[in-house]
Amino acid sequence: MAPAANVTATTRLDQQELRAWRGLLRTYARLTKALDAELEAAHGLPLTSYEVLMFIADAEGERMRMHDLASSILLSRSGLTRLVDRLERDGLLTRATCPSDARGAFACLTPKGRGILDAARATHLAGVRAMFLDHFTAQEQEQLGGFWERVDVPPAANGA
Amino acid sequence: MAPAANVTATTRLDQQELRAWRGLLRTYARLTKALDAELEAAHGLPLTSYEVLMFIADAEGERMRMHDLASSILLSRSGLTRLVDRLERDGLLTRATCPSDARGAFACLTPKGRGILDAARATHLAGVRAMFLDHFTAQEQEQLGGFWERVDVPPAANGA
DNA sequence: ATGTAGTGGTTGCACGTGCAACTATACACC
DNA sequence: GGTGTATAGTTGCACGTGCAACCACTACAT
Repeated sequence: MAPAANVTATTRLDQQELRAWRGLLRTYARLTKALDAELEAAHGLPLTSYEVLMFIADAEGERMRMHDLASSILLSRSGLTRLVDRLERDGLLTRATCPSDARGAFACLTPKGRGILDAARATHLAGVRAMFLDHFTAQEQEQLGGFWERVDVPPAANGA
Repeated sequence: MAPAANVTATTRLDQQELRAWRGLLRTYARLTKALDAELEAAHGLPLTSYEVLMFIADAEGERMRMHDLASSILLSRSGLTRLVDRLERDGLLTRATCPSDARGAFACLTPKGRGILDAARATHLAGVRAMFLDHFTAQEQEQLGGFWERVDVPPAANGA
């Protein structure tokens, strides 16, 4: 059990660890808040709603299953249900039953939803670039992508 | 109005931009959720509560003003009020009025709070290392820190 | 001293989210 | 065909958070 005198592993983060870690937290918090506010101000669309519309728009036939949608935007199923409720109420998408699986439901983009999304997408992408991507060279972006991939591996296959 | 044929700037993110950006979102979401669950399971302490205790513990006299605390953990003042309410109710910290400014309140760590924090800190730091920091070399951590610094500049001084 | 503006902190309220329980359908096995 | 288990999605409920309004106090002007 007792690790072989590896003291550092159980101690405070050193300066560089701290910068790498808290920087991530800080950056995420600031960016998402700013982008959300921007989107809300320009199109009355919260960031999560935007994400739903975007994933649907980029899917085959401009429609997606609830389950896939939930995992795409990292939201619980119940959370997605309410979110889709709101978007349906606002006429940005509709629900449709799945012919091959009567349990399932599709969320389908409406023309109105598409219109709003197209406008919002321009705003959002400009924001993402201005606040984040433009701070990096193409090579650095590539590198960042690699970093995330390393971290994102599920906690399996850690050994050899 | 019409921008000078700079098409890319208003178009979808390309592959590498996408990986750099969505990777950040994904990594943050997964990490904080996992770390929060871990902390809650091991010590019954949500991540935000942990952050409060940690900042206080590292401050002079193990106490901090509400305002500073709020901005440290990136929470609204009202949010912090309720959070401190909970921590006070659980006996992990107490409020004390500020002698030099009767408006202000200090949040002060209790011995119990210190005990829980010490235990939680070990868990949390191990988690942060295992899930994040250990995926990077010291040099890469340094580089990440630099990346965050670039992004974190407030939206001023953009020109020369 | 008195008034006025500004700051620190708390409260009322509404919103978005997750968990657990529930319904309805699909699929496997006998 | 009938039973049991898993999956898709929705609903009840409670929780954490932000915004705006509010109170208490400070700082500064007159």
